[in-house]
Amino acid sequence: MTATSRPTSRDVAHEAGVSQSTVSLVLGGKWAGRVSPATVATVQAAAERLGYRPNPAARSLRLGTTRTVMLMVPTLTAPFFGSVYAGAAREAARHGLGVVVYPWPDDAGPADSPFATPHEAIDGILASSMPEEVVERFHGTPVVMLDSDPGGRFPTVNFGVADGMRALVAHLAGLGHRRFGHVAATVHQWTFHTRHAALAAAVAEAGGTLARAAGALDITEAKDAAGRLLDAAPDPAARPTALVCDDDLMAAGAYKAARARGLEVPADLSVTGMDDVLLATALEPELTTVRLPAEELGAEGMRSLLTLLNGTRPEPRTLPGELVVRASTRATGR
Amino acid sequence: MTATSRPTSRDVAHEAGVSQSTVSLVLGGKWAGRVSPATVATVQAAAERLGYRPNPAARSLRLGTTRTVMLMVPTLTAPFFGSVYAGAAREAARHGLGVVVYPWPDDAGPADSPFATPHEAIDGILASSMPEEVVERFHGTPVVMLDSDPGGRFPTVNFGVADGMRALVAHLAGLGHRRFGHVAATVHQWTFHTRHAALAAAVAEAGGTLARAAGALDITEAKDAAGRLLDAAPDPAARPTALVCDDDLMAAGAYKAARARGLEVPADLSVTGMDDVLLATALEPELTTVRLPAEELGAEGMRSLLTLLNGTRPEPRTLPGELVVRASTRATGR
DNA sequence: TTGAAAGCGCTAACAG
DNA sequence: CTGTTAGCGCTTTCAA
Repeated sequence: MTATSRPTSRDVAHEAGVSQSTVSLVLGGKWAGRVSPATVATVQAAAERLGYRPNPAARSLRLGTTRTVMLMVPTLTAPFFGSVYAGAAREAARHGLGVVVYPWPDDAGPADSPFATPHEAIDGILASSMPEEVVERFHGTPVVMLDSDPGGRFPTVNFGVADGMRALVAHLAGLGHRRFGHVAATVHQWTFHTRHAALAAAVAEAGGTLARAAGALDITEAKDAAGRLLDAAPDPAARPTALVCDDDLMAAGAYKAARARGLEVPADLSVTGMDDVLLATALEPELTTVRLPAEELGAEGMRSLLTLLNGTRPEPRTLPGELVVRASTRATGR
Repeated sequence: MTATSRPTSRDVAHEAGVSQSTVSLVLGGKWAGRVSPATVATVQAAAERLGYRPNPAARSLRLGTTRTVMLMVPTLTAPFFGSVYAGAAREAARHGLGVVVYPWPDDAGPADSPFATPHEAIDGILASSMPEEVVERFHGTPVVMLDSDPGGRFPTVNFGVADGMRALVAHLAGLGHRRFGHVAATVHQWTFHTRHAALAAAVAEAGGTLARAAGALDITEAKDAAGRLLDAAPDPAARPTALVCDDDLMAAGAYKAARARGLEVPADLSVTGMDDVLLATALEPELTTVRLPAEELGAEGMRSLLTLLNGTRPEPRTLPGELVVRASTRATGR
């Protein structure tokens, strides 16, 4: 071996005085009944001494497998997807797999198609909150979709967002609210379509009314949308008493709209979010919301992908959300 | 080729009626003056028809290079690091490199020993906000440290956090503040040590006093720390009039401590953060802080790493922060 | 119980 | 201008 480059299994073999294939057997843990314990010890010592690390490229070339899966997310700038990663990576590590994150399309700049750069060689894909088309270009690679339409061609793991919306409305209705406003996100993702439909249904069932205003998933647009809802009724007595926001970030915008009009949350207006990210407890008052277990989504998705990699298509799974009542909701005045 | 597996360059060669090495030359873009244009066209058509993609494992085995660099971050659950990734990935893509993210140690669970997971083969490492020791295990791999002590053995790219602190204190002093409180993070990272030292120096220079309370980097602990600062003085007239927080998240805790005591921000108390993450504009009042360009840190770090990969050690770089005055600071009463 | 050898798909030196 | 060939480091038969 040269002094500069990484030691190979051949170097270890030479150091231990055995053949290279014996080294491979030993370090691969496949020596039971094929190599004497004494030799095993010698080889392990030699590997240790040299600081040997198998070359993953060679291994994957030989095996045709990379023991790496790709997690596709819309962006890494939302902490939610960091949690999804954490769950997926933890579960993957338990099975000796690595996870590479691939934000698409936002983060890496304009149009770097998956094919433009020599992207990772991977055994499977976990795609969170992505349109199905994006993933269809990876022909033949096993895919599990997270937070996506369960009616698609790939196995899915989802949150029970519809139940979450129902729980929110039930909570609010129990507090006496009947006039609801929906601060909606104009984002074409399954989860938002589902939230919208479930909210409408739940409000109808509770005998309430629902006004809707929509904007992009950011604070300013949410503030504007909430403002429109608050200003719509000429008579304050016809104004919504509760604003159901599509996620926690939009709820922050709703807070701002309320304060700008001299309305106090929750005394004059109840506000709810969904997701339960860090922001929910940073706001004041702390936000009533539905906790969506992001880490668990990643972990459960990884389990499904492992099942798929083993050759059986996993059942669709739904992870329940949990209503978290904090300080942004209160009974209506009278 | 079998019907199921990916086509190889040999399949393309067969399809095009040329040798495999010609395919390699053409698809590698190295054919100028060595292969006839007609043959090139034939080969490209065949590759297209077959949907050929070179096998990265084989390529990297042959080349001894992976065209992939690793970004190490403490966690992906803080949106800051998502932005660092975005900047790094964008810059890397311009040079045909990929970036894999490696959160350590938080996210992926317990102690994955170097032998436990076959982690990525990589050409270089970008380590953000990490202790140097963590990175030293990757002997011989080129490293650039981000947001780290510039006195270490590796090249660095940093924020001008000291200047940032000075700008904050100058702004506050200009508003008449003299009694400062420091809501400090008990995190052993270069950036926080630097913030602490710069703040102390700036306050001294402004002729002010500085009380300090510390806690972990979360809202609850920040609230407690800020509360201690606010409660320390028996006489309210001796209380700090401005709370300088180590980052935006801690500022959110300071808001809570203030409100819990009936103090209004900024009328009764000015509060500042640092980083300028999304939270800064979600809070009310919006937070005066220092914008630290996270994406630019990632991009500049990648440029430095590319320089290092080309064989020359890059100069240390410092990216200036920018004071962003919003609504959480105001002149003292009188 | 161990070693020899083949070959994964690719690049590049060299021959023709 | 194009083809032949060696070999990157590894796993896995097969033979000894």
